[in-house]
Amino acid sequence: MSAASVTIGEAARATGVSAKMIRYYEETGLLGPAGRTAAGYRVYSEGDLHALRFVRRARDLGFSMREIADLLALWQDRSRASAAVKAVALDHVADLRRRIGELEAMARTLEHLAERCCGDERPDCPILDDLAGGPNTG
Amino acid sequence: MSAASVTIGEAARATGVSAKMIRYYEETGLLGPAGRTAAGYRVYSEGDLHALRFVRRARDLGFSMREIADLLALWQDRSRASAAVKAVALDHVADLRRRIGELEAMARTLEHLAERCCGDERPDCPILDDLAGGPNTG
DNA sequence: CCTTGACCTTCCCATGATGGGAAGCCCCAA
DNA sequence: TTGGGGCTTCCCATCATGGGAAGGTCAAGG
Repeated sequence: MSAASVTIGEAARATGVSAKMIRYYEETGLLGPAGRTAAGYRVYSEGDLHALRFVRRARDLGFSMREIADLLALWQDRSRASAAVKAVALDHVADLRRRIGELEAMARTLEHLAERCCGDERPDCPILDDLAGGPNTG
Repeated sequence: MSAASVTIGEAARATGVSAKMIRYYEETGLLGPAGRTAAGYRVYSEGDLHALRFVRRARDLGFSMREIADLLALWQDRSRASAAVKAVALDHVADLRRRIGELEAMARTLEHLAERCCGDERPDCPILDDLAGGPNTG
């Protein structure tokens, strides 16, 4: 029913992907070239919007464009093995967990240092001491 | 004693900051201009190396260059209030915690989806279903 | 003295995903 | 016909980092 062709602005509003990014995805080959009106305006079908929402959701989950390209290919391949999809997802989870670990270590270190910093008008500061001397100082 | 002037390559090895980044820090004003030999080679004193190690440590803790500029200024200001340093540190911790939360949410969502994906040779895949239909599907 | 190789200099380009903005064309409604 | 808003392409910026080219410099060894 609603297979109307919409312009890039309407597609952006309908999918939450900015017009800028829609053009970028096309330019980099993540998405195929959009249809065009006689005047050169891009047009998007309901199927195109579906793909855009797919990309949007994957971005929200932190997948890189490279990974999204893989996921899109799997999505469009009716005979894919779910194992392939799961592998991409779990690789990404491992990456997320690694990054979380790194940020956690930073946060904990800083929290420890901040705890020991009285935080008043005096200049003495274990935080600066650590930065100046590295973790092995003292 | 060891106040020898070293070249940028030696400074890089001594501090763990690449020569590229040392030049970049100078170019952007994070660090003052390095001394130069008659031939135009940059030279670094023991004090310069100390500042480079400070920057390196701060980068390891995830501070942005903007924040590091603030921290360097505080470090060099003998009359700073430790409260100012603590504020910068705690702002950064809050930022780290926010990012950790975002990554955690992504990881948990994907883990839930992956759990429900049998991950065999069959094409049915709740992960793709979620991406295609969004979190409200089903 | 000259060569060789390691090092230094500056300059340009790329990353990944995104936004800003300018110049110019197009379309619809009044 | 005019005005305003939307579309096009093109260029630039972000943030921190690396790669590489073209050319100058320095120290060691023949």
